[in-house]
Amino acid sequence: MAEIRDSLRARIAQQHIAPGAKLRETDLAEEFGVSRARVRDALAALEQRGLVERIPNRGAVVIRLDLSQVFYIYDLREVLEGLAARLATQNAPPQTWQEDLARFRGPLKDLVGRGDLQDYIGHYEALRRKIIRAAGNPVLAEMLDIIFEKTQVLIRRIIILPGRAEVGRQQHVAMLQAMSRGDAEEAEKLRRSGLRSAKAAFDKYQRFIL
Amino acid sequence: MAEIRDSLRARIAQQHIAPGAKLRETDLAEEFGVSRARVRDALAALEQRGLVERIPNRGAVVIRLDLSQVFYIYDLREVLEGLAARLATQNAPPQTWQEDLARFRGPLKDLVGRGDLQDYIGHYEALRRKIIRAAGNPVLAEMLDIIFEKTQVLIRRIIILPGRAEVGRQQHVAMLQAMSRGDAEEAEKLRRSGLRSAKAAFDKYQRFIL
DNA sequence: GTGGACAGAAGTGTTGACAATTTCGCGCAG
DNA sequence: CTGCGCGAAATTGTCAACACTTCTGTCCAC
Repeated sequence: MAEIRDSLRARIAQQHIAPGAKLRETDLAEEFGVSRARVRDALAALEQRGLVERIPNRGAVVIRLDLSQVFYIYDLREVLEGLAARLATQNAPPQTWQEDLARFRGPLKDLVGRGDLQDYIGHYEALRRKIIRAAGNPVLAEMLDIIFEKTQVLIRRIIILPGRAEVGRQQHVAMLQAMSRGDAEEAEKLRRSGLRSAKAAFDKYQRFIL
Repeated sequence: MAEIRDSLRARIAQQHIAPGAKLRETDLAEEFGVSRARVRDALAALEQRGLVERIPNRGAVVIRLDLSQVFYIYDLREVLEGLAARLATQNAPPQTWQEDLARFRGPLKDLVGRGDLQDYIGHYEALRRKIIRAAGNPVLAEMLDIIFEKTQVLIRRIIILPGRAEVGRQQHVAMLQAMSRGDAEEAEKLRRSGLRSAKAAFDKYQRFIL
């Protein structure tokens, strides 16, 4: 069952299945070569995770993010990733962040300068995952997973907004500096203000993103 | 299906079913008068919510909170309920909190003084729900629900710790004052420090609680 | 008396068939 | 030409039976 669920989850998160699309149990059962019951289990799991909505007797449709939901989620990301930054700073030795700081200061600055945002997004997401792992709080990690699945596509669209990548890079440099000197409170504050400015960028350009 | 799931959820949250207890599908199916398939659906939902653990071919057992999980959850409550306090202050008119402030300053002070903690817990949980509702962020509400289900019993045990109720009451008065004057940032800070001290109280008395 | 193999019991995992509900096309009255 | 009702098709909801895994108790060899 986990296989089907994860496969569908990945497809939805990467929008290989469009928001609003209907998921027919029979079709999926045939595609995966299993019985309908197992597909139903997978859909129930995705419903709990908030990736699909199931209407009784009418089937499952992929959740469509509306504007308000995006703001709800950004308010949550602000405090949750702020917490992750604080815990990561407290738990990991300061030199852990040296290499990341160097990368965001040097090579990635060039990358962003050249407009090679695809690669930059890769490094951004890798650092995000590293911080969450270092925070060492599985419940927090689980919650960030859930909201990241819903907005993965959005985050990428915000990063490629004009000027946004460079601003974000500078904010990450500042945060990594705080983390490198073990200042957990400051790291939390900086991560929070970084996400607030990402939210503001979304607000400004929302009509180009949604 | 929702009926079975919610019934089981309530029982687990209130520990009418003990942590570590095995849930036999056949028994539950008979008790609710439905087929095993629907019980299985309900158990799958509870597993996703983190209330039960399912081991392949060996059935479902109610999750047993260990020490580290409690700390994980308190770190999360700190930032999530802090966010709720901030949003509630921003969204609701300041006079919304007047009556709560009066109640926590007057009648509840007497209640706590007399040691009538059962009633106090009721008011405490009512205010908590009111703040979450006023925050108006359903994703946040959902996440707080999930972690509250797991620790409901614990929270009640912390409140009845010696001296804890009065400290908590005073912290709530301070927070409600900030909310009454519309100071959202301060309300968030105060809620966070309140939860930090609750976590410290748990830390100190953990052997009496778990 | 102790340890291991084996068989039966108990419980979970999976499936296919059947029931209930919704959707959609078609005919018909206005 | 449009709106309404009806019935067939499609789709989801439910169930009971079967398959597989794990647990348990008994028997026998040593």
